[in-house]
Amino acid sequence: MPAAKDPRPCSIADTLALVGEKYSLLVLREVCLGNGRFDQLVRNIGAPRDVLATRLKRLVDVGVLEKTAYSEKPLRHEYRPTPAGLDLEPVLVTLKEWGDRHLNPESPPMVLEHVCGHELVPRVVCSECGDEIRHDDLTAHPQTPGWTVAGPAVA
Amino acid sequence: MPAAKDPRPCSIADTLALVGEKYSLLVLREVCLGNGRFDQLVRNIGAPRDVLATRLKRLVDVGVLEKTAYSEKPLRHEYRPTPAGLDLEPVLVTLKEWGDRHLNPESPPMVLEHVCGHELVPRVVCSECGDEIRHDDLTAHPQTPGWTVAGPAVA
DNA sequence: TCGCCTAGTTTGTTTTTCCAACTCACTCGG
DNA sequence: CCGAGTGAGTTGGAAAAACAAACTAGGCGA
Repeated sequence: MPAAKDPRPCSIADTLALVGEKYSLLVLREVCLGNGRFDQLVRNIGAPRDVLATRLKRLVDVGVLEKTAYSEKPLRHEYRPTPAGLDLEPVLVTLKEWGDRHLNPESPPMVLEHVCGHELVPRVVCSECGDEIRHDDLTAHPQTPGWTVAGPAVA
Repeated sequence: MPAAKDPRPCSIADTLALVGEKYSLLVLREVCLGNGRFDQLVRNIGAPRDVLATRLKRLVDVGVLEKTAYSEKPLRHEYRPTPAGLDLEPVLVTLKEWGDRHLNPESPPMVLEHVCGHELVPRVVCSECGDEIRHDDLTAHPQTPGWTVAGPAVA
């Protein structure tokens, strides 16, 4: 039997196990902005250099970043997002949106311009009906025997 | 003058400062699922009890959770999401989507059913044009003097 | 009264973080 | 050729968190 103390199987937990450590998502932010060099990351994120080195190794290992040479001759590297890393941009964008709304309501520290010409205000919608998702519109169905949920809800 | 070592001002960083610590988003997941009692949280998340107690205090302080009595007479409490907490569901949903795609591609550990009758597959779109956001469709404009970005990008 | 439940708190140990300083390979100016 | 500078990290030691297990405290129910 599965030891009674295992946590709930969950893709959110699985994802956070890869990119949920302190600074990891900020690394991804900078790398998506095009600032993939070690010293840029140190400055722009404000993380200790050793921690950053550890995070970068991990992010490369799990496949969201890759390390590429931008110069031979002094051999120098930079980090870039892989396709899987770019797939995390929606997470960054939704985190940004929440912070813009709840923490910096007067003026966002960064504006994203969408190719359509407008300032990006992201919405998370159901791909089937296109409606914006709302808590009460969701019902959760755990797929693992032994696990239930209490109310209607997300996650 | 602002000490030259401050990190980039950023709503993503601000948001993660509130809910980015280990277990915080998992607490929110459980609470959104309706499992707001302390011992449920311990079991479903697998966090040490003292850490969980610390996180819960913090999440209440920053206003994403509230502690309410579900019974007088044995006085007992449970945690519930505030409106600001529910606003974080898009973050949970996008994290889940990434994990379902990249880590559990054969079968998600949890299925969310949308009120429209379909299994929820969330998309992050531009509220203006409705197009799904793609990295190359974004241009970042920092609003703080002294900060730039390198390439076109997100965050 | 004994034992059990919920909701934590305490204690002592193991990991991480953090910071500053240091390394190493290479280039450039004089 | 020498010394300074840059990029990309390592290293060492102190401080802070995380961890696991045991313990507390109020109320119940039998």
